[in-house]
Amino acid sequence: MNTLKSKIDELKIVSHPARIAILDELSKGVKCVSDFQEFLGISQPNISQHLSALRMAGIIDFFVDGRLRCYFLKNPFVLDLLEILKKEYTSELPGPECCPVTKKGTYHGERRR
Amino acid sequence: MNTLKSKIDELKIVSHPARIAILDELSKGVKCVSDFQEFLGISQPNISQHLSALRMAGIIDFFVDGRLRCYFLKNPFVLDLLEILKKEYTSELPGPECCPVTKKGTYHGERRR
DNA sequence: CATATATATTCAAATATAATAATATTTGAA
DNA sequence: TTCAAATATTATTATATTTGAATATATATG
Repeated sequence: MNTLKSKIDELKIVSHPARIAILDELSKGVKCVSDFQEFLGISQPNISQHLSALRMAGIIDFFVDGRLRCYFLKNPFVLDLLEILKKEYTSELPGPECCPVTKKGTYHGERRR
Repeated sequence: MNTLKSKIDELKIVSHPARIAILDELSKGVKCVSDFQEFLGISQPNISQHLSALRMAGIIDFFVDGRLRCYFLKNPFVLDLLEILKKEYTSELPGPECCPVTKKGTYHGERRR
């Protein structure tokens, strides 16, 4: 699926520091579970749990190589997401310039915070 | 802050259908709470809760206009996020082309699923 | 076959999140 | 000063998520 809803579901699953770290590594190439152990500071079962969740969500998949499982990134949306996660944002968006205009906006009070 | 960690925190807060709908509306302009009530199918207190969470996270803010609260988008990262949420992704990423190469990859078994 | 390695699964505890219902606050208008 | 509109807050309940511990599975190697 490529719907907004499915992307939001993926976002939710991905919104976790360890999972982002896993996906960022996978964006550079294939990795097996013990590769992740080296730089994620979490237990092997926990890594497997994260990998399993990401796979259930259709975000990653793996090939079997002997007793290794070689994981790779499957979902292109995640690549774009990783990119904006690394982007620098230097300033906030400009607030509304003049008095807010909303449907029910018939009040003319001071514009305060 | 503009760190990876802070963006992941923001992602987590934003990963909810109602919140994405709110933010998408705000990306078009200022809106007050009752504007949201028209198109989100959720209760007013629940909308307030979502708005409050988004504000606590520094993603939105508001101006007061009479008895309205006119919310606006503050966080530029969210704009980029909304953009990729709308983007069409037509195919999966290409899997690894040849035998996986991982640090511990000393096995030469069949490459199976 | 026995063993060790690589990885997965299951379960329970701790914690976090979301929705609802009830109530409160703020403010403009009469 | 009272009332109603717009919005927020709180408590409660239901549910989901995360982690750790223990255990299981699969496979390569001797």
